[in-house]
Amino acid sequence: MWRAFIDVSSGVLHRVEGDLKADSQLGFDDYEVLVHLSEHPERQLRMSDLSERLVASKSGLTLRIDRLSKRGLVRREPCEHDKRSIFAVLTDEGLDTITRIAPNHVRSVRRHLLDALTVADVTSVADALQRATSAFDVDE
Amino acid sequence: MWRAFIDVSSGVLHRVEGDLKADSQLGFDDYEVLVHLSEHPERQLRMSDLSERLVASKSGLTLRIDRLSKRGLVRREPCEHDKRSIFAVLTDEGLDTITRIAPNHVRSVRRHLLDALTVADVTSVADALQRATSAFDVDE
DNA sequence: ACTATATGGTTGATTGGTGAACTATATAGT
DNA sequence: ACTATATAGTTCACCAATCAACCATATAGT
Repeated sequence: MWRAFIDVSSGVLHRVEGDLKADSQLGFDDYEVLVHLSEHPERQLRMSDLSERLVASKSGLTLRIDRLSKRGLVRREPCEHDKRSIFAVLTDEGLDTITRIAPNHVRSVRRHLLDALTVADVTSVADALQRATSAFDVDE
Repeated sequence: MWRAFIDVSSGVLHRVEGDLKADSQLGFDDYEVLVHLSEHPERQLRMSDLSERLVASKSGLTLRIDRLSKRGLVRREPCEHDKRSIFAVLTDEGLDTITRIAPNHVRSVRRHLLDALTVADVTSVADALQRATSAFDVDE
């Protein structure tokens, strides 16, 4: 089962990321940044909050935001209340991009993974994985 | 379900790789090389066969074998029948290493993933993933 | 108020991976 | 037999990630 898990996760992620890059020149992690920002009502998050959600190192996030802001999808904005903090803000162009590519991404996931499974598979796997994630918190 | 899948695979892989590195200074991909070699009766594989199994690029494998042979876990040997090919051979020390760390690795997987699941979970997930992998071949 | 410590973010050195040449050998077409 | 093409592996130039060192600001202890 572990072997299958490895194979599927590396295989599916590889394919899905390929589609994503072909469609938008964005890597998986870049995509995740946009998703998290777009999910937030203000379309902005402090760098450290963002890095926490993404489980990315601080320096990694700095680099990532650099790249994304160079492409105009995100911009930095200082924070009033805590002058150490900086907000990463999703630009209009960033929002356009994410709304354009998200449906393709969903299709891609469906095509590469979900189509191979039955409905029962999906629910049972989802269930099991849910349990696994909640165990992380206990884990430490 | 996709979100849970991402979280689990990145979370579990990260933890397991951490344990592995703490125990043996080996990354996950290095470990995989040793596993594939040790599974082969002759304890050797041609570079290209190996890179195919690992879904790694040729240059990546060259580097990887360089590092592993520097540590004495693997060595290169020319191939008689096809002078272009080179075998990667698992050394005795490499075999010792893999036999030492494999059980720890199994324990690590159990601890970080399997313990959180019921027996039914494991079998159903394994089943589903099996179906997913076999779909890859069709997929192309 | 003043030093000590913690936190937010960037920078820089090092390491690892990738894809395009490149060399050498093998196979196919004529 | 001879050119053309394909394959095995390495090298190189480049990009991305990481970890420690580093400023700036904020919080706590006295």
